[in-house]
Amino acid sequence: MKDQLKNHILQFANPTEKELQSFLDLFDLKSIENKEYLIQEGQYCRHQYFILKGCFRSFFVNRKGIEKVINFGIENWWLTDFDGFINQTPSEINIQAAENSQVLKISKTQLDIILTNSLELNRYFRIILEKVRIADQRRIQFMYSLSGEELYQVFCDHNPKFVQRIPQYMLASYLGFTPEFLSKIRARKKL
Amino acid sequence: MKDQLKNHILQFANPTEKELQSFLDLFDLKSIENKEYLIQEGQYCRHQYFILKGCFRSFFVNRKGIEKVINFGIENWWLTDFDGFINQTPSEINIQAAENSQVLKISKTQLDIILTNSLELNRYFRIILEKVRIADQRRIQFMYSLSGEELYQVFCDHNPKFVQRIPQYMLASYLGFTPEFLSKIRARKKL
DNA sequence: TATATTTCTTAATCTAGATTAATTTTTTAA
DNA sequence: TTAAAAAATTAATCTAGATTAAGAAATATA
Repeated sequence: MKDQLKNHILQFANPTEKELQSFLDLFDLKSIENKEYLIQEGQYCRHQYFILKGCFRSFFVNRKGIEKVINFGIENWWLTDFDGFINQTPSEINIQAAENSQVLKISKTQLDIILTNSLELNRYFRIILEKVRIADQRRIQFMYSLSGEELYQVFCDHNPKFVQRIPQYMLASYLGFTPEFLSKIRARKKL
Repeated sequence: MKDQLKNHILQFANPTEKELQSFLDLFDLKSIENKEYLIQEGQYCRHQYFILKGCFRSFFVNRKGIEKVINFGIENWWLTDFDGFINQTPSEINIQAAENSQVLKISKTQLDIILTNSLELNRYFRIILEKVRIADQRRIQFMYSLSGEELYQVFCDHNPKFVQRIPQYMLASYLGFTPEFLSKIRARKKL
């Protein structure tokens, strides 16, 4: 099952077979049940995860005690609390499985070692981060220019299959509004 | 003046002196007057810029014809339309000087060549992107959990000097609301 | 120094989406 | 197969912030 990660890497970089293999050897497989946590608020996050199968949401709890979904992660995405992972500070967010899932995990210590030695793996992660940056930027742009109804429409258009996989209240939270309002939108659409 | 970029790189990576020098040689100095454009919507963006001095805003024009500020850039930040630059598609945004400014510019072609050869420069850009990612993530988190008034307060607390440098209507736009509403907030604060 | 342009403020009115609360539907688990 | 828990809906009411429209300050330019 490490082939899935291998293929992902080879899409963006060209490590030698040996380099790649010793990288893959650093990963452990981990299975996570729906609703289990990969990372919890307050903990130190010492690993980065590559999703093989399943779906996750990252969220924080605001002052009113309401869970706000920051992001979703699905197959072939990297997952971690970046802030906590990079700066080794206690996590401010939670990452929870939204389905029964499987991930490959690597420790920060091991990743750091590999990244001092491998050009191609630095390239790989640089390119991944460029893509993440573009996605974040687009999202901010959407948030600032579309109404709730339009955000929902655009999300459904771009992720038709994914919409089926998650409960609506999570999607509402991710889009920045309440589940009640999402219901209202959907009721409007039906007419 | 390339020392400023050199020092920035050395904060995060350890290229050899020779490697670093040949990288720095690829940059041209460019001076930009307040209100001039570095990148305009519809153009192809073939360069990445490092800000030596000054201040920029990136923005797009929404359907109602209103300019929405996506980001600011100041000294020691990298600037480009990432989406257009990476994917070589026409830019959807504008980047405009908000002060008389100076940047170092490098072409995508040259940057790509260097990045196929240098481990340490891949590391440098990877680390920069990690920081950008953390900042974007925090921003999304703030946008979803704070009121307009709180967003303004937090921004002023974290960037007291910068607030002085830009017109209020740009800050209002960046924070996601109208200049009229920012005035209202400021009036409230005074009491 | 005067004039034009850009930026900021104030105030009245309006609306997208929040809040509250009750009800229904779906899913889970015993 | 049924009770309990979780998720979704509906509807009434409320509010943060938008919109519109003037006017006042500040800045730039002649």
